[in-house]
Amino acid sequence: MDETLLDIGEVARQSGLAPSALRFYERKGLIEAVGRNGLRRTYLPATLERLALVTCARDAGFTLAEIAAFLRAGPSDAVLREGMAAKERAVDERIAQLTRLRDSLRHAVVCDHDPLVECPAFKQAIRRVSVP
Amino acid sequence: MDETLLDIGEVARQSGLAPSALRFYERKGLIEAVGRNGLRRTYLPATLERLALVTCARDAGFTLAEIAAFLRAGPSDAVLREGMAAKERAVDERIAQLTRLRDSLRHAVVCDHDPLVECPAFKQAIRRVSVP
DNA sequence: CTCCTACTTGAAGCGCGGTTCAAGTCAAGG
DNA sequence: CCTTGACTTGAACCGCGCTTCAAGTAGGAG
Repeated sequence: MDETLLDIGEVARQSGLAPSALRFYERKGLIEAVGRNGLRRTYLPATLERLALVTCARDAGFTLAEIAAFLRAGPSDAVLREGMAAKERAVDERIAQLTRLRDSLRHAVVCDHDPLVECPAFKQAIRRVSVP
Repeated sequence: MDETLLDIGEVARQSGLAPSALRFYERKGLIEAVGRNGLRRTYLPATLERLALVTCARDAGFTLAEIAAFLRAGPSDAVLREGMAAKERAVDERIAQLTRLRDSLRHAVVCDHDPLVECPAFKQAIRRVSVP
């Protein structure tokens, strides 16, 4: 066996993901095992990088299906870059929305109104969050 | 019947939420009907404001359970404001994370590397997203 | 050789945030 | 009166992102 191959337990430990999650990702087409050691899946070390990418994208709110599509976009980078540009715009919008929300919360924390829900500034701020 | 009361269909139309969602929210303790017109729930107009608040918080990534807890915190504003301050910090962190992600995507779109996944700057950027 | 351990599988289950369904009920209109 | 149409209910179902379970199996230790 190639010494550089990692079995599923090793990948689980190093990636911080559960083995069940790794198998789940495989079913979803996010990663692939290169072979087996007995029944145990073995992975290329590069899989760890791929998992970092997956985790990052997932944390960012991408669905696993979206991520799989990205990864499958394959070496034809044009599609990939186009998708990424679209996602950049989406993330930008999300940041703007969360920023408005944070500003509303910031006001809420220092606002004198009681009950807070009746504060005109708060009400207006809340409305701005979803409808900029 | 008080002319100012709205029945569920009216609230659904004005809030943009499905009647099923309104009933679901009621089970979760997010809203309350003040009475019935026949079988139809009737709501105070203030319910629309409350729903705007709920929608906003939900869009911001709060769970319905969290929102319900917030709303139940009741007139004792101290708890509410404390919770909001905590959420402001959480939202701020999320904004920072998304900002790092957007920067990675921004680089990815203009990066010359092929395959992109091998670009050192991209790899480093990806790592920074989840582990600032 | 046997035994232990760490994996393997498919299937079922969970929490979230709802929607959809079948069957029933009410108010208003003709 | 009876019909129509918008609601009512509880229960089932959905997609997501997994975890958990029971039953089975391979590799290595003794």
